[in-house]
Amino acid sequence: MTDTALAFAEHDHGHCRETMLDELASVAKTRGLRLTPARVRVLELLSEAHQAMGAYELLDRLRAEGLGSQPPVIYRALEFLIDAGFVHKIERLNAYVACCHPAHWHGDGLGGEPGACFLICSRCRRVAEIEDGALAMAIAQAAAGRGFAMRRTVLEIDGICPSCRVSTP
Amino acid sequence: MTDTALAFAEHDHGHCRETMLDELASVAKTRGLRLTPARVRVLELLSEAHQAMGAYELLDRLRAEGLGSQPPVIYRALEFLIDAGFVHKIERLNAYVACCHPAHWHGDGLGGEPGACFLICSRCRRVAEIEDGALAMAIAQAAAGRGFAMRRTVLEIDGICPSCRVSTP
DNA sequence: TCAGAACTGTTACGATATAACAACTATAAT
DNA sequence: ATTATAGTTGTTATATCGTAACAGTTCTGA
Repeated sequence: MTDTALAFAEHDHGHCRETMLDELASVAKTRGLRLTPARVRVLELLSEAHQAMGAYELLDRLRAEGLGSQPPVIYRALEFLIDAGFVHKIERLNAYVACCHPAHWHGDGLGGEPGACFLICSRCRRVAEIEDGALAMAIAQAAAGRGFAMRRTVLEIDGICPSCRVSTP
Repeated sequence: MTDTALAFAEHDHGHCRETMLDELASVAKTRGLRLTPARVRVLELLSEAHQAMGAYELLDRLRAEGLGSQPPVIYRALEFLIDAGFVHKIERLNAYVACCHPAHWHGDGLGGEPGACFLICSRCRRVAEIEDGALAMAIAQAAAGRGFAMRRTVLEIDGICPSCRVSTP
């Protein structure tokens, strides 16, 4: 099953969550980062959702569980998870998603994940992160060919996902 | 001079503005849209800037000229100009830029400009809009190959522009 | 055991954006 | 000319998203 099909189809979110949390623990350990209840819980919520969630939506969940109640709580957790490569921000939506493959981490210590690309379904609101070598290459060349030193790219494609295309007019 | 070089180099902004306003007038005429002082002035400000400007920054200018003082004024003007194809929103910056070539308008009446791509210089804050067939193709194929019906794309590349690369360490 | 770094809790605020509604104005059809 | 309509304006109020700053706590390693 491809990355996209996986993201847009129903599947075992529990499994996603487990894998993700295992990886977070391992990355945190090797990189000397601290896991805290709020951080873990936010990643858990995002891993289960497979949708972009707003910061305040996440904060409401934390609040209900007694893990924090003020905005800085959620923004700090998100910043941590983004820096660690486990969460991406979807700029179009001012919302956040769990990264599908934090293991292939491409970080450079400078805050950039060069090639993340997202397909955003405007019907079901699910978000798929895809990896596409040809696309990454085309982007890199478009920048380099113009003498532009690329640092970070945002590629977000709005549209209708395969599941929604077959299930509705 | 290429699109990029033009956008990142110093040049005659007055000319940009004139051309832009002429095109706006002509498009408005053929499409039955109304030009109002605020709409024209916002496009003028953006055409002269060649930088992304925030909505409230633009609103401050309008206010100083007696063209409006409340947020809806600027958001309505921006919506009009975006729909007409003369302005783009840069999602990463929550800011707005004049479109470099509204003439090649690719509109479909459905609110989408399929292929806009922006190079954003984090040093000088200038924004260049580029057109790149290979890139547009790569994006279209990445989506289509996954059964995803693309509607609108956001491609924003952060980095350092050619001018800034030569002028600073 | 204690110095420094990382983290938490909180208040306050700033920045970005929209809903809703009454009043006005241009347009085009009668 | 007169009116119906769609488009536009002005305004108030509020929603949504995000950060600065600082005092206090906890963790970690020398």
